[in-house]
Amino acid sequence: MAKEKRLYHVVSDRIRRMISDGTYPPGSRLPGERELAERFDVSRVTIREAEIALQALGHLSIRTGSGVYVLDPPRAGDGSLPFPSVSAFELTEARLLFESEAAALAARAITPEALDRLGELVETMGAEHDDEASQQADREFHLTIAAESRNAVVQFVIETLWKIRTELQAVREVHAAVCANETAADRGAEHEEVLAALRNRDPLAARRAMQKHFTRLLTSMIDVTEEKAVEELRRKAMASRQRYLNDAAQHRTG
Amino acid sequence: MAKEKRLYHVVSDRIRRMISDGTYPPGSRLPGERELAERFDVSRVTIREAEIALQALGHLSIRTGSGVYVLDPPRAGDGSLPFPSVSAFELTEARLLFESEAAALAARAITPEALDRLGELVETMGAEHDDEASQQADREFHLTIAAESRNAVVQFVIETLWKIRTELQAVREVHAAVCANETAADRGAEHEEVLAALRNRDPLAARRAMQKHFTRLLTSMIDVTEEKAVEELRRKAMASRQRYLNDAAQHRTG
DNA sequence: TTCATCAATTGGTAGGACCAATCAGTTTGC
DNA sequence: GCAAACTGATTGGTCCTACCAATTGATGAA
Repeated sequence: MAKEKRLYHVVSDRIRRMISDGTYPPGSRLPGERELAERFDVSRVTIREAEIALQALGHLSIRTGSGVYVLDPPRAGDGSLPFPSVSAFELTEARLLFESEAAALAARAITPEALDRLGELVETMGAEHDDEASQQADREFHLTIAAESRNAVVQFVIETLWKIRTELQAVREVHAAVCANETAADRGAEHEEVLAALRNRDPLAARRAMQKHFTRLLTSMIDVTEEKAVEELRRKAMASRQRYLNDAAQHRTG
Repeated sequence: MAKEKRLYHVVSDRIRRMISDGTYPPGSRLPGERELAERFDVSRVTIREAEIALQALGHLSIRTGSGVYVLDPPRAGDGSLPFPSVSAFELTEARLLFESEAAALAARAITPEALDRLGELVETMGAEHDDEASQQADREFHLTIAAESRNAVVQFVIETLWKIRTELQAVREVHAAVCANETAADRGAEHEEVLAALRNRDPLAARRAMQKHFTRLLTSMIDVTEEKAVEELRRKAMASRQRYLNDAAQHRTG
């Protein structure tokens, strides 16, 4: 026979078999770790190790305080994204930091063509109330600036952040809520401010304008989000906002 | 933040990151369960659970009596790195921007433990002339600060930049040349300046110190690089440097 | 009924103990 | 001198026991 398998592998196989033979069909809850341990005559640790392995493979769902549940057979091509699990807040905070710097970089050498294009995009965003077109324009606006930073790494990072934004369900939801809540005038004014700074080739102003844009986004999120973690979120957001207001003040008085 | 994750998930993520950022490359053996437990300040059980999950996913190979080994990244369709082809200069410029912001973030809530660790690392870098140990310490220094930003996206981005650094041959060469050229005193002083700012919980000073560190790196690159694209490189570097000197001046006078 | 409260259940983590496989260095036997 | 056998330190594997934390459902008050 095959080489000696570790005990937790054996247990893992037994559980898997009981799932596939219908003893524990998808959706059902299997016995508690303590009971399984006794039934298989192994320690609870071993049961846990087996279940955790099966969870990693997508066969089980372990819920603290509730129990362990059998999932539907995992779909073939899973394609796990390499992105970390993040909150909408973290993502926006990161964009605040990075895109502001990109704007400052872009101001140093942005081309007239890019400036024209940005102008068109701002108009589109102001005119269209169609979510689809407006969001598309918003995206191109930010990515154009990223490209004009003339730094492939900066551009790559910012594009990656946008990719994360579209791939993470939770993040999309929050953003949709925020967009519904904000006035087109606000967005428009902020984008125009960024554009104006770029036209003037003023890195500091460009950074400041972009920071302002994202800072408002962050604060909007506080109003929109109404989950359990609000306190924590609000605390972080306010701290972050305050930090940037202070920075901006120092810039201005400088 | 996302929902509370179980500890073994956190550990699992940390290990996965250390693998992907090059701390433990494929084929290498990672520290024993007992050592990892102590290092992460969790129990051995938790380490085991995390490693077993990663084994199930095909990232690790656990061999009884021998150790735990990192496997080649499981082929997930693409295989090729999504990294853009970049120059050492671009990469360092991006790090200047992003890591400075991360340092500012970290200053707001860095833990005493992290501060202690950073202190040790600075000492290691000062003492060791061994390239291996010193570089390792350098990386951990920067990645620790990234982690202390308490923003998973920021952390993810900076880790990605380090990954790019180790994976791109050309970048590595330039860095090696720069390292050979610089005095240990310079590096040490700069790192200590960053650390001091973090200890004082001073975001602005932290950002400034980190900018100073990377700005020197950028200028060093100019001296070292003597290739065809020097003119362009020099022009960009000088512009970038000037920009940050101006910024710093404005900060100070603010 | 509705909602706050509490206690039992269930998973999560810690720490200590001991077993079993492995491996490097040493000793032994030829 | 060299290979086989031994030895001990190291590392993963398993168990136990105790306690923490999230969940759930029963209980009782409004």
